[in-house]
Amino acid sequence: MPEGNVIHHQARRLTRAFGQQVVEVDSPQGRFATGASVVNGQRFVDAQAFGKHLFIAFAGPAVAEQHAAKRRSGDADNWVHVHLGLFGKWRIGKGLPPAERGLIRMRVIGETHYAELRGPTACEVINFAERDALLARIGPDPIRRDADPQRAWQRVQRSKAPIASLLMDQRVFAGVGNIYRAEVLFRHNISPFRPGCELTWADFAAIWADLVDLMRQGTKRGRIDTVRTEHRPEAMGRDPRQDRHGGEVYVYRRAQRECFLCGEEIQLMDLQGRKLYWCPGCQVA
DNA sequence: GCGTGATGTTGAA
DNA sequence: TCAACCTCACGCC
Repeated sequence: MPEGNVIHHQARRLTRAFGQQVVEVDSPQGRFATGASVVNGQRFVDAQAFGKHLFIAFAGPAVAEQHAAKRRSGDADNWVHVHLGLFGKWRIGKGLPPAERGLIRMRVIGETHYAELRGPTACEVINFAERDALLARIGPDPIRRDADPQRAWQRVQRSKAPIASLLMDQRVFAGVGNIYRAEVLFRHNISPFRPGCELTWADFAAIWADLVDLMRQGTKRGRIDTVRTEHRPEAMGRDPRQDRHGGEVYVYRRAQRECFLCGEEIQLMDLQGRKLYWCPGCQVA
């Protein structure tokens, strides 16, 4: 159930575990058997995340011989594209994989580690053109150094859709999910219902910069914390065990509880099939 | 043990 | 707008 920070975190772990190794790939569950047979025995170059999409670059013998000196993602022959959807999970461990538990779509075995993938929405072998087409479909990802926020700003500025919808739209902001959208709007006192075209450049720039900070921090920690130091439980005298969902948050999954800052009741509604949380006291317009 | 819901996306109606 | 997909943890018997 990951937002972009988790995918980037996993990409780093996978690269650390398998980078540049010849690996064994199979599909115990069988649904990725054909794809697995394509990359089995190839070199796992690296894993990279773009928003919530993960691409594992594989290089076959031809590339290995021609470009022995070059060891970058661009040298790959093919990629395994993985999207976890709502339920997908990676398990990465040392040594040999345990006796199979549950349905494993894809399994990677390297020199020192193994990885098991369960329940992804997408797990497929794609070529350069298909990867390009996929990347063209998604917006800039605040976690990536090569992201161009102007692309997101152009869309926000021209849209009458509420900013809460735009933040979840992967064509606008890649990698943002339900927690970051709720929390970043709270942190900037912006109503989730304000149309994109009514955001100023300053509003947008502040949101973007904050997403960069929060999501990069979330990548390092592998979890989401959005509460500022001065509002943390220790600083405000709250019970630190209350209202936690992995990390510390202001509004996500806090419906009907009191806002830490203004005391109003956190609201919840369904917006396009996803739960939207906000504080009516702090996020007025 | 059972039912529910979850940090998501797609494609048909 | 809605159902379908896929898995697992958690709350409530």
